Order: sequence, then structure tokens, then C-alpha cells
Amino acid sequence: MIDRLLLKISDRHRLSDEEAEALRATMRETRRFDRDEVIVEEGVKRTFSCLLLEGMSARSKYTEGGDRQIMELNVSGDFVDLHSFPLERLEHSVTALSPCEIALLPHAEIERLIDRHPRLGRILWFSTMVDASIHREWIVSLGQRPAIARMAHLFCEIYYRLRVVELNDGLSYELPLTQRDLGECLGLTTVHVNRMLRELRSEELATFRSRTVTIEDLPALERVGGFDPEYLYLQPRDY
Amino acid sequence: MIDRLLLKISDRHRLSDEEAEALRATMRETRRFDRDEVIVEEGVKRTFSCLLLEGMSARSKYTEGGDRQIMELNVSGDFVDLHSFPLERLEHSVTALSPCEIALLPHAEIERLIDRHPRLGRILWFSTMVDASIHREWIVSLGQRPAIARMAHLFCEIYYRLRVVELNDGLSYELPLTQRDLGECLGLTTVHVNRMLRELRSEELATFRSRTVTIEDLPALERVGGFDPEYLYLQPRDY
DNA sequence: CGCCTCATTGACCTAGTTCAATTTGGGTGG
DNA sequence: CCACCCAAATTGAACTAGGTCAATGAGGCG
Repeated sequence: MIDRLLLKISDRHRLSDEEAEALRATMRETRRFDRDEVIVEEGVKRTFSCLLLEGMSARSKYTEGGDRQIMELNVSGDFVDLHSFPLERLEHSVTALSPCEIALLPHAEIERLIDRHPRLGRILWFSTMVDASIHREWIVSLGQRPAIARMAHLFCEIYYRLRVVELNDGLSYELPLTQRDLGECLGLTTVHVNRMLRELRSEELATFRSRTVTIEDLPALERVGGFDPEYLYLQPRDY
Repeated sequence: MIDRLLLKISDRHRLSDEEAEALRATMRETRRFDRDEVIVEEGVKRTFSCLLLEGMSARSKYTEGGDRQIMELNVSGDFVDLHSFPLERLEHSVTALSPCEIALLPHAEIERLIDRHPRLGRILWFSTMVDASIHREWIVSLGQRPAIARMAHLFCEIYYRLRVVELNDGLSYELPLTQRDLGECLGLTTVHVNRMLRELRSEELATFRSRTVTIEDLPALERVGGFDPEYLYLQPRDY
């Protein structure tokens, strides 16, 4: 059930059977959410955290003007709101982009887990810090990269992240977003998203059709996006 | 010496004398950096974390094109690279924007500290999660807000953050950045920064002159920037 | 005094937006 | 299985926020 999480963790950290078991034991019931359902509501005190087992969700905020900005995409194996353990309430919400299956981890259990396995505490902390690193990379994209590069960059990011949890199919993967959702990630209008997709297609870099991204030329796509996977911290750690 | 940190922490968490003392005890020597000196270098393995005692620094990355994007500003009392404790190496660097004084905390000491005071572990984790929240708000700014609003928003953010550590002077505070630095925060050119500053001035919202921000009308500035301090997590917590 | 970085301004340009119309395709009820 | 519906995708034309280029002014300091 939490296999994707374990896949993700053991790619980077040495995880003993006992630790894996302890982690597994913190999970409580699972829950399902439909597309557009709110998984985590802004400003509400949390007593448990959510692990995304299946599906894709987005961290987002609305501006005064009613526009939505997506700040991060979550894929299977991601903690959707582990940061609510230290933060208690979140300043943003998390919404299902596709039907999602979620496992619940009570904060009280997380606390016990960390007390008994301080190393796991550090690993959990690590995982929230990768999210922060992804945020920083998005800041660079939004602040400096032209539309086509942002798009290419995002396609690369999701490719690498899905590959860790073995949810890619060669160079293609499912991305259950509309062009509008994509625009809300990239700070672009749907119209412009559509044009940039056409350009990626005509340059034979990548195709996005029927909720599926197919990368035609990964090195070229990375070049266009200025993509360097370093910020995903995929390398094994010392602990 | 670490008074600003304690000020910041005890604003939000109940901190016992013993915990404060334990925290104080993890600090080692202090170091000074001049403007433009690199405090934390990208990609280099860290064995200690830095606490900013005095001055202002910036988390930044360079794009292929040689442009710099600043992803966060650090003020007195901020941990500049506490996240290097879980991450070990950082994917970005931290640079002094003004002369800075920094205290060093060896990671080994942090580890001991957390082992003995799990609650402090959670508080430290919390502090890195506020950085992530600031990142998310910057994503919203860069993705959705027009230049004038981004600028207004940043001025509000720094005002609130400096007020916590009592480094404001009423509605004005020192912001040791050039207009270029400001542009690198906001994803704008210097030319446009200059025009937006003129506009804020002529609208009598805020003035930025000789490295000093003076807010003339805070509510109006917040309105223009779509600013809501919630994301800074300034409210007291339950732990 | 002279130099150098930073700030300021004007003129022109372009990436991305806005508005508005069509087309497409998947889902559903009969 | 087909007709219909509706959200999503696509395209063109006109517009604008912000960028680019280039020149000038102004403050600090050796």
C-alpha cells in the first residue's frame, strides 16, 4: 500500500526493515477523492497528514482576482501535507486533479514515530525540504524563463519524479491536467499554453494529448527548459 | 547573541529556559561576510548550518543565461541554511546582500539537540516550513501578480518579518538592496523596478530611497499587493 | 577631481494577454 | 449505436505590460 513511498525513500536513504515497518504502522484508513475535491482545506487545523497513494493533486492558492496559482504538483508516493505536522494549519489548499487515493497519518503517530526513530524524523523532514526545493525551482521558472522553457521544464520535472515511483511508460507518462491547469502551474493563459504545446510538438520535443505527455527528445527538452534534476535530490544520502 | 532568533521563536512557541539554553549551546563561532560574499555555496556538502545574526542575505540561483533569480531574503534571526541539515548539500547558494554576521551550528550538535529535545526538533522543522511557505507566496506573486503588486507585496513581507525581530523603525526599515537586486527578487528588469518605485512613490504608498523603505500607507500597500500575512505563520502555535 | 556603480528617463519593441469565434472529443441518455 | 451536449482545445486579431536599448544624471569615495 505504501510501496511508492518506500520506493521513493529507499532510493535516497538506507531504510531498515524495522523503520519501514514503523512507518507503515503510522498509516490509518485510506480515503478517496474525486477530481476537484479539496483534500486539504486552507486554514483548518490538521490532526493528521495525507500520503498520496494514487492519483495526482495540486497545492494551490487563489488571488483576490479569483485566479488560481498552482504551486506544486503531487504524485503517487508524495506526502501531500506532511508539513502540516509542524505548521498545524496550512495557508493553502490541496485539490485532487484526478481521482485520488489517500492514506491518513495521525500527527500523534508521527510524533511517536519520530521520538522512537529520530533518523526517520530527519528523513521526513528531508522530504518536506525537497518540496521547498521544488518551490524554489518554480520561482526561477516563473521569474526568469520564457513560456516555452517553463513548459519544457515542468514536463521534465514530472517525468523524473514519476520515474522514481515507476509510473512512467518509457518516455511517456500520464498527466491528468487540462491546459488550464497547466497554465495555472506556469502563470500563463490557456491560450498561450495551447500555443506553447503546439510549439513543443512541432519542434518534436514533446507531445501532450489526452492527458498523456510523451517526450520525444529528452536531452533537447531539458536544454530548452534549462532543466537540471539536481534540485530533486534524487542522489542517495549519507543517512 | 541569538536574541533575535529567540525573539522569533518565542513569538510563536512556548520555549522553556532549558530549551533556550540548549539551543544557545549549539552555536559555535561567528563569522563575518561582506556584501556579495557567498555564505553558502551551491552543491558543497555542509557540516554546519548558519544563523544570520546581523545583515541581510539572499537565496539565489543563476539560469543558463546568466540571470540571477533571488528566491528568498533572509533577515536577522533567520536560519540561512538550516535545511542543509536534512539536505546535506544545497542546490542554490546564499549570498550576503549587506555585511553579515553569522553564527555556526554544527550538524552533529543539531542532531544531539533534537535527540534530547524532540520538541525543539519540531520547532526547527517548523522554521524551515515557514521558508517553504514564503516560497509558495513568491510563486503566487511571480505567477499572478502584476509588477506593482509584486513590489508592494515584497515591501509588506519584509516589513512584517523585520517587525518580529524589532528591526523596523515605525513604518520604515532598512532594505540594503539595489534596484537590480529588487528586480532579481521580482523577476523584473531594473528599468521596470525603477518605474514601479516611482509609481509607489507617486501614489504615496511607499518610498524606497538610500536603502530604506518607508511605508506611507500600510493598508493601501497591502491592498495593492494582495498581501495577507497569514503565510508568515506569525500566530502562536500549540507547541 | 575623477571614477564607477546605481538610478532615472525616453523611445521603441515583443512576449504573452485579451477577446471572440470555432472545432473537437469524450461521455451520456435514448 | 447514434445524437446530443458540454467542457476543453484551437485559432486569429488586436492589445499591453514589461523588456530592450541607449543616453544622462547623481551620489559616494579613493
